[in-house]
Amino acid sequence: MLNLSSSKGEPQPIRGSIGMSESPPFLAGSPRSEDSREHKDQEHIDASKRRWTEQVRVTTGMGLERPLDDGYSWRKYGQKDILGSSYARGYYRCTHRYVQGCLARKHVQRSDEDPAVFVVTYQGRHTCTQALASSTIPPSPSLPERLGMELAKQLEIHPNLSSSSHETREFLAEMILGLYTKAISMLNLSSSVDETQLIGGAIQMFESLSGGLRSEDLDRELKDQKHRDVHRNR
DNA sequence: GTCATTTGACCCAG
DNA sequence: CTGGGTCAAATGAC
Repeated sequence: MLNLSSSKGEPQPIRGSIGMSESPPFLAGSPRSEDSREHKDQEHIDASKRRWTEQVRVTTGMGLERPLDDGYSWRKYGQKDILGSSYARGYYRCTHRYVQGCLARKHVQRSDEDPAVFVVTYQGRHTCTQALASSTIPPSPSLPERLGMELAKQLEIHPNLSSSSHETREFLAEMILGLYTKAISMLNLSSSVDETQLIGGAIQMFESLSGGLRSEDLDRELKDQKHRDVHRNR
């Protein structure tokens, strides 16, 4: 999931470490609807000029991609061929510019080396009511997040089960969550799978592992494993 | 009708 | 001059 395109080529700007108090991406509304795209982390932030760029990868596979819906409504006002780039750059401004004086703008440039990646450069931040609305509505939790919530709930309800200690169950929960999270991200399951069923399956696995079998043995095994890990880390 | 996109013309910094 | 950014008329979608 991590930087695919940034590992090759261009020098990596230092991740914003200072002077980001005004950086819009964190405060601006986050996208809600989950479709076939995947956010990459910020690439570059120029706090003084209030410009920042973001890379968005479209993971549809074969399907033709429309450039990203980031939760705001934009209106295209221009397009330019850019020197040395095989894709044109599109220019957008906030739809509510003249109604509400919202000065947000962005341009979108499809990456040359990886056509599935769009480099979006934002300029100015939204002041329109849509921005306020979307920033107060928290984004719906992602699939891994919801799975984590469900597992935590199970832990709360039954701190221990069938002589399986709380510690063991906690460990199992973390492990299952980790596995599922990885699987979800690697296989891009979030859009194609029945999420309720997936979460249900994970809970069931969790319960049967922590409640079912020879939990005393499991407890002992985990304890031993922990000891070994501690020793390895020295 | 309204509102969005397309696209060549135009502006201007370097 | 060139290239990037914007404007605005024409066109399209609803």
